[in-house]
Amino acid sequence: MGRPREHDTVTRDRLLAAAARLSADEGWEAVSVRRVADEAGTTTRAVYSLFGSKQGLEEALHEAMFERLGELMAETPRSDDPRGDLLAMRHAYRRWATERPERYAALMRFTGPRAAPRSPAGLALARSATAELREAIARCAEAGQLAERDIDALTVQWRAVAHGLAEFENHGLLEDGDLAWRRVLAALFDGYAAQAH
Amino acid sequence: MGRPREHDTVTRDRLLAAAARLSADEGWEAVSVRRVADEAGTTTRAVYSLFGSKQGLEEALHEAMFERLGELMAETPRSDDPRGDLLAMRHAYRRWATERPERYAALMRFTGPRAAPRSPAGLALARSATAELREAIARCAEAGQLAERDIDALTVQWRAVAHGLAEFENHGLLEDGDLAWRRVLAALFDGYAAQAH
DNA sequence: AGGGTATCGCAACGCCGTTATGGTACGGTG
DNA sequence: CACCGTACCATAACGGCGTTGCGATACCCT
Repeated sequence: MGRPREHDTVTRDRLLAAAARLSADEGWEAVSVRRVADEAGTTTRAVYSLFGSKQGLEEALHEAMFERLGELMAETPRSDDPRGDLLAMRHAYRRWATERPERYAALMRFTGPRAAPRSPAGLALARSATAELREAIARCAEAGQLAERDIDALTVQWRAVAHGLAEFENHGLLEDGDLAWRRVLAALFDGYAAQAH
Repeated sequence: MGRPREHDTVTRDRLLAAAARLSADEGWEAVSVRRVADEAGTTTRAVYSLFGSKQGLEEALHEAMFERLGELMAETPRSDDPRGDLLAMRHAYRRWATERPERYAALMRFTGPRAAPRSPAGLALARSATAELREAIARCAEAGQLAERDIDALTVQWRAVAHGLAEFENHGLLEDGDLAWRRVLAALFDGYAAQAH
């Protein structure tokens, strides 16, 4: 039946690597299909054969980002102290957002009403990455340490707060990043706990 | 000594209005110098005479945004309850961020290490807009309702949290926006207050 | 061994931001 | 009032962008 798609992924990987490096070094606005193709030693046509469009290439980069978040989330230890676990998760999110600031900022532009429809694989990755966070929050709630009953709402709120901290840190607005993350998330948790009884 | 710069601002205003409308209706990526000039009934050269570049035009839009934030902040009432005042300020920030989502998101891209140097006027506007927030936090601290002594750090943290909520709401990730803003900022404040003694 | 398809080089299209050139309209000065 | 210097902006062009039609090639599957 002809040549299968997964003959070899060397060109695909080189295009991805070139795009990631250009994006990290000079920002996404410096990433053009021509430059990516040149750096990968091929032509623009390869991008359109392999990814469909420049946006397709960017989505592939985003999927790699979500995989990385899953890795970092899985690395955080799980103890019998749900409050400590929830607070510890900030390290995973913070590291994820700050180790590739350019890519992190680009992720948000793809989410929302005017955004392009995300691929099913990307959606599944994003969902599974937040599953562990949701579980940690649920364990806190079961331990009676949270006033709020809506676990999904709490998960989204945690993510929103972390996102704000991440963007501020990436933009150099946080004087002491580690301290700000600790203080804000601890205060948020303590505030929810204070309403519990 | 010849024709002064402020002869009339009609072309300038029309360009600004066209750019704002295009950005709101179809997103900033749909805003091209040609389209803006066409909609304003002039040519691209006018943009470069009046604003220097497309980025200059965007900065003018940002200055209008900061003016609007100042307006909204000034509208929030000031009572003798510092906690209530601080919580009430969320309405100003929330309205500001959500009434022009496209422009709000663009603002962040201009702030940061790789961003273009902002105009002095824009900087002053941004600074004065946060002054009232800082003052409200200082009054809370004076009333002994906050554990933290570093008012500037608290101001930045408040802004970071508000920013995260704003972006999540603009991207349709908050099921009940009003509730999330209230819950998160109240919990944050309560958490800080709980550490006070 | 051969057919069929995924891959990708080449050249082109229409759009973009930007600018060199020049014409025009207007406020200030004599 | 004449006129001059300057701000404003119309025209046309340049290089770069994302994208695509066409053709050649390399490779898996039967």
